[in-house]
Amino acid sequence: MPETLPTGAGTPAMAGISAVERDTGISKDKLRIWERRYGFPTPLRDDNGERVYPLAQVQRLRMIKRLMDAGHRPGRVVVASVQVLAALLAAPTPSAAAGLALPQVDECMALLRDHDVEGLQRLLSQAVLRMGLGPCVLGLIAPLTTQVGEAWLHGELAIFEEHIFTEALQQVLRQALQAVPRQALAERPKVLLSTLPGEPHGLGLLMVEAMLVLEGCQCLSLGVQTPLDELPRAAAAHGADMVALSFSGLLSPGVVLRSLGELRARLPAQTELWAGGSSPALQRRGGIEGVRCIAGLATLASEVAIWRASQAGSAAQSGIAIMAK
Amino acid sequence: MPETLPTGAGTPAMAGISAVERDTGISKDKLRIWERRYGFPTPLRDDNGERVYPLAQVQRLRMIKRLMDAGHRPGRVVVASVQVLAALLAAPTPSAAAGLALPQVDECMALLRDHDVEGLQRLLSQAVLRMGLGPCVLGLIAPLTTQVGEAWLHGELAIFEEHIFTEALQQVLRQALQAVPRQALAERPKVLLSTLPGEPHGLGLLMVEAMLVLEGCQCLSLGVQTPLDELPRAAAAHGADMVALSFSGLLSPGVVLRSLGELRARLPAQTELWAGGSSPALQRRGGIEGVRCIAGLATLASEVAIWRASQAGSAAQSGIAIMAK
DNA sequence: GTCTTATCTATGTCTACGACAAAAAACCGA
DNA sequence: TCGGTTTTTTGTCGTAGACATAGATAAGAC
Repeated sequence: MPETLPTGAGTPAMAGISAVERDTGISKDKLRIWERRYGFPTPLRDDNGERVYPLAQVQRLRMIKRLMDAGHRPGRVVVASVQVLAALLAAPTPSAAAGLALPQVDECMALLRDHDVEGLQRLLSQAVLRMGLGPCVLGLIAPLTTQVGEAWLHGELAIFEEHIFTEALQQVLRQALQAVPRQALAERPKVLLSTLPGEPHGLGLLMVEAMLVLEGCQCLSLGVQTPLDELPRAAAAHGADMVALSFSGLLSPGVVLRSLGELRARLPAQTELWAGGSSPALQRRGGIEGVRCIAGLATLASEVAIWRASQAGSAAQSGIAIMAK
Repeated sequence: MPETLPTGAGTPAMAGISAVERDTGISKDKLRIWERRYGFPTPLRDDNGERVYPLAQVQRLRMIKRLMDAGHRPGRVVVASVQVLAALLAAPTPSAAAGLALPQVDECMALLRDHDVEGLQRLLSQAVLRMGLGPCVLGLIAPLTTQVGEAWLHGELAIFEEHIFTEALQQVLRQALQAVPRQALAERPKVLLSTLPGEPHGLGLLMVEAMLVLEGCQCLSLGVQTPLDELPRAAAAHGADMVALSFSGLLSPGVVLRSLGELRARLPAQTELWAGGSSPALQRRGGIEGVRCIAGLATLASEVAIWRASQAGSAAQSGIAIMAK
């Protein structure tokens, strides 16, 4: 199974199906079935009859993947020519906050494009101090993250540049989080933060943690990709009042819904389950049974207030335990 | 494709092949071929003829996976009974630094087991300040990380506890890194840090960054899982003198070797390629063509010194450019 | 006109098992 | 004890059909 076939001239011009799966994020099964159904890709075969993809096709597959992540359907984009794909990618995204963004957002984008990591980090740190953590997350950091994602979609930003952005922002946010004064007796709710397996984006988690800590919540982040059945155990071990999960849209809506349902079933009834992020699965009308879908970072504060009110209420109702104390 | 079949009593007692792949990390292909070759697992079938795994088998598969990660071969462990598996898992790992570890290592392990996150973080922070960052990484943090890995292997630590450890340590290390005074004109070498796709462990990266920053190097971390072909571009964009990669042993040796070879071919000759970590692939005698394999964190300082000496030498040889300045 | 429900097509994943290459173990001569 | 060769083990890739679900379109009700 030759992963890649060096052509002698340095960079390989071909890639095996495994390498293509790794580089494009399209599963082997899909690559094969597309070939059968849509007539693309059209890999060559090596001596063993195994698929060998020319580099040009891999690049085209990467474009297809990006468009599919943006909501396009395979039947249309897989058969489309490179020109059409490029045109679709260049088409502007219906950005929610197109004109309303702070000027700092563009400044940060410029610094990122210029590979000025220190400048970027400095600007972000200063913004946190000047605006305050909460407003900075809502007004600068969240929109900036969105814009970086879009820039990547349009091919204006390389993956490594996105990685650098993630690192820089992570550093700034963690530092800010550390600096938030915590009362020795932190308030309720105690929140367990994580993402599900297959969801590698952790920036949302940090932003949520920032907003919650500002509300006086106790946060415990498990980082990304915690197995489903670990969450109830972790919640029990730490006496968490709620489990909060972040979704980026990378996970398919079906998986998201099923996972949330299963998790809800395994979690004790009094433990809340919150879900947030840009995944379309969360915007289902009617919501999800037993899961609180958070519309955006800005609503977190009021959601926490609602929870606290409900707790006060239920404590009054079943007040015997409290009163006995 | 029912992911899981709720039995009505809360937690599902069965899981589809997809769920098993997600929960155990064993690919669908392997699950099917093991069934054929070794007679295990023996899933039931649902109405559509699809495999449905009892929970007990999933747990047994998890044990098998852990043993395989620890170096056991499938032919032996897949056919072994649960009792044998448990015995193998309980068997002590030939730990390198069995008796030599600092007492703080055990303290940290105890705090982790007690779910005392704040205490763990406090102890680690204090250790950094008291011992100094370098000695603390070498003497406490690295051995502790190893021990956490082993504890997980033996089933003494849940995955979520390992996640909590990772988060706590990351916080401490990032804070310490931020605090290291950086000269306005940072010295060479400029180092690009990352891991390859499929390698999600980032703690090693942070430890390496700590050691390098203490030596006065400029470090730029891309975080984990940077695609192979992004690294040369990132190195060029930031004028990196070397690319340093961390390997945990999760990636198979073959993939590691091939990837390093390919990366070496794509990188300019004057850009060094360093590889470190616990992957067996790096301990190949004779080393890897054009790749500097770092034996351990402790040797990083001298490796940097060697590089600097070699740079001074080659600068003297082709000294015209320097002299002209 | 807008919302809901049903139908239909598009899409991904599952099934099976043979073939073979790469990795690891075993063997053997130095 | 080491280095090389042979044998066994093990994972991945190949084929193609079946089918369940997701999304889109069409028909109906308010």
